[in-house]
Amino acid sequence: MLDDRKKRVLQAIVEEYINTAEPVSSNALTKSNGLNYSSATIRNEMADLEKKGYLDKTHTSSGRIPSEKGYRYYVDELINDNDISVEEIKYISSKLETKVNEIEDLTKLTATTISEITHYTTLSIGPKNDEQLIEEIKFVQLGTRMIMAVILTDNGLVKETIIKFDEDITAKQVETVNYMFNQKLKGKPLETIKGPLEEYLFDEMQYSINVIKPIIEQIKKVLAEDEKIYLEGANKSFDLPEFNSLEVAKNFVNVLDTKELMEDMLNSGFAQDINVYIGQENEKDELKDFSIVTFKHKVGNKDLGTIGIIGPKRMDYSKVISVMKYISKKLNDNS
Amino acid sequence: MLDDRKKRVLQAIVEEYINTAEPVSSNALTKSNGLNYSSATIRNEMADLEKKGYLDKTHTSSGRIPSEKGYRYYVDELINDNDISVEEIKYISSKLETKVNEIEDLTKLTATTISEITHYTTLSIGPKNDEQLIEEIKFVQLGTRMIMAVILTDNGLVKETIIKFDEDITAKQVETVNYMFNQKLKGKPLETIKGPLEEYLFDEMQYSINVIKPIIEQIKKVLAEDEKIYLEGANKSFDLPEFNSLEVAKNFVNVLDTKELMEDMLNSGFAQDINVYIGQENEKDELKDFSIVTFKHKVGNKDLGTIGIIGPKRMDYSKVISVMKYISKKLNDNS
DNA sequence: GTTAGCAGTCAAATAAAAAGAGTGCTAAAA
DNA sequence: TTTTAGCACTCTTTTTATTTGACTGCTAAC
Repeated sequence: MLDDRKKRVLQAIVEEYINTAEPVSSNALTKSNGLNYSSATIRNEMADLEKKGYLDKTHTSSGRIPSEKGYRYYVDELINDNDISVEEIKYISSKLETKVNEIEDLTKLTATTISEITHYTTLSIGPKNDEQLIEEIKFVQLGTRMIMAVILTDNGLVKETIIKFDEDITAKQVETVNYMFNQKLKGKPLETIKGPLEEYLFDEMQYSINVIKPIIEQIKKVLAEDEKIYLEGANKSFDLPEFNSLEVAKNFVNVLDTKELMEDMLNSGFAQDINVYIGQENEKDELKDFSIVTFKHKVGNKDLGTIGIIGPKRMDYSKVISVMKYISKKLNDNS
Repeated sequence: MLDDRKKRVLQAIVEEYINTAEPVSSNALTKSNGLNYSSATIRNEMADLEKKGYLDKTHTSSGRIPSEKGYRYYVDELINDNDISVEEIKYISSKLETKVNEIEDLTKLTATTISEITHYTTLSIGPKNDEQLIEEIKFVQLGTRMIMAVILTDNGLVKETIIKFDEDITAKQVETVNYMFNQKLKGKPLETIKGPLEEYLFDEMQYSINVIKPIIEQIKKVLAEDEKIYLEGANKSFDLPEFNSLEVAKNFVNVLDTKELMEDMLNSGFAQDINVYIGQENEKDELKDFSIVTFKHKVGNKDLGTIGIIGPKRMDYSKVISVMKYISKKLNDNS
C-alpha cells in the first residue's frame, strides 16, 4: 500500500514526534534516518501521507503529527518490538528474581517493573478467577464467635475471609460446615459460589441455618468484591507535555479515580496477549485522549492477571511492547 | 486580643473566601453577616486586621484573603463545629450502619463517608498495630508445601499470610510450630515479632530449622510491609479552582503517589484526636500548599486507624471538623 | 524524479491601550 | 469619637494591534 520511502518517512515522523512532542517539519527529517532527500521532496511525501490520512497538521503551516491511523499503521507494520537495551534486560531480570508468594504479587511486581522502565502509568489486576476450580475450602475457628474461611483453587489462588457470628460456634459445627462445603463444592468452578448456593446447602443443613447463612453471605461478598486494581506511577504521566493541558490532566485523574473505567480498560477484548488501543479506538469516551496497551500476563496457559499501560497517544509503543514481550518470554522460559 | 467586630469581620472574610475562592472586597461584606457598616468602615477594620497579620492582599488594590494566621485564628476561635445538616446526619447514620467484619473496613467506610460529605480527598490507614497484644497465632496447613499463618490480636486485628516451602511439611511439624509460636508469643505485643525472633525460637527448634525459618521470614515480611493507605475521591479536588494551577495539581498528584508523604501526613503528632495543619504548618515542603486535617479514629480507647483529609488552605474547616466530631460521637454512642 | 526558492499562512511573542474592581485617605456627618 | 461619602490612585485583566519566525505549497529549473 505505502511504498518503501513513504513508510520510512512515516516511521521517522512517528518516532521523531514520540521523542520531541513537537510537530515534525520537513527540514527536521532531512537530517535523520537516512532520508537523504531535500526538504522539498520530503514535503511532497508528507503531503501524500496526509492525503492518505496517516498524518495531521495542527494548522496550515505547521509540521506534521501522526494521525491515529498513522499510529495504528506504525504499531501494525513499522514497530521494532525488540527495542530494549542491555541495561533494561539486566534490570528486568533482577526484578523478576524477587520471590513472591501470591500470584497477585507477581503481577504487581511486573507492573511496577514495566512502569519503571517505560515511565508510564500502569494498572494491574489479578487473574480472573471465575473459571478456577475449587480445590478445597477450609474453615478455621478463630474464636468463639469468629471463623475464617480459606478457599484454595487449582490455580494456586488463595482467598480468605473472616466471618463473625452473633452467637457461639462449636468446633463440631465448624467441622460439619467444613465437610458440607467441601462435599458440595470441591472441584466446582469458583463462580458456583456466586450462584444460588443456598438452595442445595440449606436443604441438608437446616439444623444450623444460622451458622451457614452468614458464612455464605460473607463468602459471596468477598468473591463479589471488585478485584483490587493496583496503580503504579500516576505522577510519572504528569511530566509529559500532554498533561500540561489542564483538561487532559483532569481527565486522567478522573480515569484513575474511577474503578469502572479502569476495569474496563483491563478487560477489553483479548484478541492477542498484547493489545493496543489508540485514542478513539477506546470504547469509553473518557479514554479517547489516551492510548492503552494491555498485557495478558500468563505462564503457559495459566492466567496471572492483566497489566495495562495508559499514556498519551504519543506513546513509545516500541518500548512498551518490547518490554512486555521480553517479560512474557522471560517468565515462560523460567518456568 | 481582637475586639468583637474585628472577629466578625475576620470570620466573614474567611467564610466568604471559603465559599467563593475570590478575594473579598469591603463592599461584599457590607451586605452579609449582619455587618451593618459602610464599606469604608469595613475597609478600616480590614486594614487593621491586615496590619495584625490575619489578612493578606494579592496586590495593592485587591480584596483580602485570609493569611495562614487568619485561618489558624478562625479554626481555633471562630469555627462552628456543629455545621452539619439533617440530611448529612441521616446520610452518615445510614452509612455507619453497614456491617463490617474488619477494623480496616470500618475506617475505610468512615473515610469514604467523610469524602462524600465534604467533597475533599481523604486518606485512611488501619490502626497502628505495634502495641497490640498477640492473642493467638494459628497455623493451618493448606497443602503439602503450603501453610497459612493467622495472627489474632486482642484488638480484633487479624493478619494472615501464606508460607510456601521447598519440601513437604507434615501435620506433626505444623502442630509443633503452632505450639512453639504460641508458647513464646502469646500475650506479647505484636512488635515482638519484628525483633530478633530467631534467637529464642531457633534454639528450641533446631530440628526443624528449615521449616521455621521461612515462617519467620514471611511473617516478618508481612508485618513489616507498609500499612496500606486507602485513597478516596482524588478527582474531587480537581474541581476546586486552586487546582487549576498546573503546579498545584502536579504537586497534589505527586503527594498522593508518594507513600512516605501520605504516611507522614497520617502519622504527624497527635495532640488531639482531630488535628489541623494549615499550609506552612505542615512539616513537609510538598504539603505547604495544602491544609490537612487528621482524625484519630477510635472507640473508647481502642484505636481504629487514622483518617486524613487533604485540600486547599481554603478548606471548609467547619464542615470537615463538624463531620468528624459527629462521626466520632456517633461511633462511641453506638458501642 | 528531485530540488531551489519564494510567496503565503498561522501561531506565538511582544507591546500598547482600555476597562474595571478595589483600596486608602481626606474631609464632612453623626 | 466613630462612621461614612467620595475621589484619586493602583494594579489586574481584557482587548487590540504589531512583529517575528517557522513551515508549507507551489512553480520552475535542474
